Amino acid sequence: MVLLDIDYVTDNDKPVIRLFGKEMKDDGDNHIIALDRTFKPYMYVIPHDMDAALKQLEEMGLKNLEKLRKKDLGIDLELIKITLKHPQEVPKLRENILALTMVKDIREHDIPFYRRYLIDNGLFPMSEIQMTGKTVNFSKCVYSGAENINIIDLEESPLPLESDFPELKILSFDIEVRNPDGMPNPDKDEIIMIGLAGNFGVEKVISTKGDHLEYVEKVSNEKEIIQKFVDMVKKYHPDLIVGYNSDNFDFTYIKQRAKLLGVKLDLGIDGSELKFIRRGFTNSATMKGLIHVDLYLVMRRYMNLDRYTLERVYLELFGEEKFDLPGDRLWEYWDQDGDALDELFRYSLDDVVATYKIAEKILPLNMELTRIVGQPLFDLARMATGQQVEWFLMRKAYEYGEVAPNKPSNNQYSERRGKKAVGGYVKEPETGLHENIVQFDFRSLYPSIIISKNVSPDTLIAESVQGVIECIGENNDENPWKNSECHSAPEYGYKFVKEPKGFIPSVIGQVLTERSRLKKKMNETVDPMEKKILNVQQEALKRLANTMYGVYAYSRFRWYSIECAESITSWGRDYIKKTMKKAEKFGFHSIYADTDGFYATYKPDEIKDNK
DNA sequence: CAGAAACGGGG
DNA sequence: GTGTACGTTTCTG
Repeated sequence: MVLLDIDYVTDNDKPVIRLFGKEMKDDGDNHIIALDRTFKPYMYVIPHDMDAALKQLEEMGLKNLEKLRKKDLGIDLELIKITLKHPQEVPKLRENILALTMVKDIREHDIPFYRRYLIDNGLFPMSEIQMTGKTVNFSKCVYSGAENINIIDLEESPLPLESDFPELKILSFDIEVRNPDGMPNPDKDEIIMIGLAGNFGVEKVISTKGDHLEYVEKVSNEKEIIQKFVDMVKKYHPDLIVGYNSDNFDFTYIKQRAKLLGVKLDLGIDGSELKFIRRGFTNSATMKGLIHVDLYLVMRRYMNLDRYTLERVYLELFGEEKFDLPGDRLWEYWDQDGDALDELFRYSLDDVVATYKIAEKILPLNMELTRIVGQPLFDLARMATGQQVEWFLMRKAYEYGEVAPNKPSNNQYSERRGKKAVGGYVKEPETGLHENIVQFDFRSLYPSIIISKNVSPDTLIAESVQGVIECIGENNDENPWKNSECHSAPEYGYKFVKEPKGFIPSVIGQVLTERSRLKKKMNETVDPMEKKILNVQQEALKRLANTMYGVYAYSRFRWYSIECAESITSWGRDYIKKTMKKAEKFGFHSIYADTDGFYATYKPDEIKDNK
């Protein structure tokens, strides 16, 4: 089946991973919930002294202790893996464990259980997985409410399979409210319309008016609008539901009105209700087995605009204006009936169709990122790009046998926030009209620097941060690096060993190699659909590689290193300036430069060697 | 002037 | 829930 989403529930005090997926059949989709009871939560302990630490942990009553070898930023390390019975024991016990005198540090104690499961089993959402297990009798199952769902009790964890991009059923929705007094107030302002649009032939507006329009589904009151919405979502059974600012507005509003009117929002595949989970200071709307993507959050990351209204984003993506009405006067259109009401219906349909079109355009990239990063689409669509890179690296760390660094403490975080790495070299443009212009730029300058200079926290020579040290050359016995070859960053003098290859340079290397392979394949492919998919895949890898340099200076990054960030930009400035100097020697005159490229003019008869 | 609070999107 | 945005602008004391 295609793995769409994942969570865990507790059954008899034991965690049960639930994998939500579907199998595509000719006569429709076959929905599946697979239960895995075999996976257990764990965390690592770095001991001061192995045997003494084991003794202290045993005295705490901990039983499943295991000695383990891992690497910590490239250095061999012996640590203790503590396996627990329930994920919630980890936050409960970790403070006490850290307080033990023989415990130096704790690691990987803050990884959500389902994410750990995906990483450890090598599973990727939006990809095929192979399962062995038996379908259990529904009546015996503790998860009530679901119908037409196959529940499989797994005998062992599933295996990942190579697979193509899955075809998903996508439904977009949008609500309209009658708000005569400023912003909508869910205590008094009723929902008057809910628009729906999808890739399975649906374009509808549910309302209490407008049955002369063919796309309107008329019901008799607001309660029935919401009930109809719930019924339709269940009937269509989309894999994905998308909205615009739907975390904050549409779902929040529907939830409050539904509560007031007594409608059950049991949109979960297992019969559970729409629920809001806290993410920082804001909430996200979530349903079991139905992936909700709020496109507003996605678009804010994807494009750089002054505003991110639906109208603005739509114009930017499609180059055409969306039919728009003034938000504070929608209630007048509703009350007036006649032509004005028809305009409001048109506006409602236009909004939901625009939302759908944005989804169609932008989801393929996010689906690819989901398949690369390996975390659920719901999470990925709400992650900062730095977080996406981090979870990608968490998986790579597991594969490489590296134990992940901890997240920064509050103190470390505020300390990091005060620091800012100097950026790329910028030469302000010379004003005027120029002719005979040549342009030069480096292809993926920063990723190339990371790889060629081996810039990584695990290759950085700590002594070079404190002061000047020599690698090969200064042969006094005190110098531990006297036999090492290293790269030395301009301006700062931070040094990076040439061997072995650092963790992050290796990963970026892999990403770029994979991207080249896909690009080559794309250019050889004739089939336009295949070409398009390969293009999205290589685009996703490019985005990932390009974000990787920036994350060294991202304050919440586990592999944060201001020294790495500064070294990368200093090499970048060095390269661009040297290249410009060289060009000037040949008679070019540079007129503008920014970070990884520059523009120059030339007088055709003065160029010394124009080969 | 520094630190707190508000803001974004939505109707 | 192995959890707790975010960066920027505006207000307030």
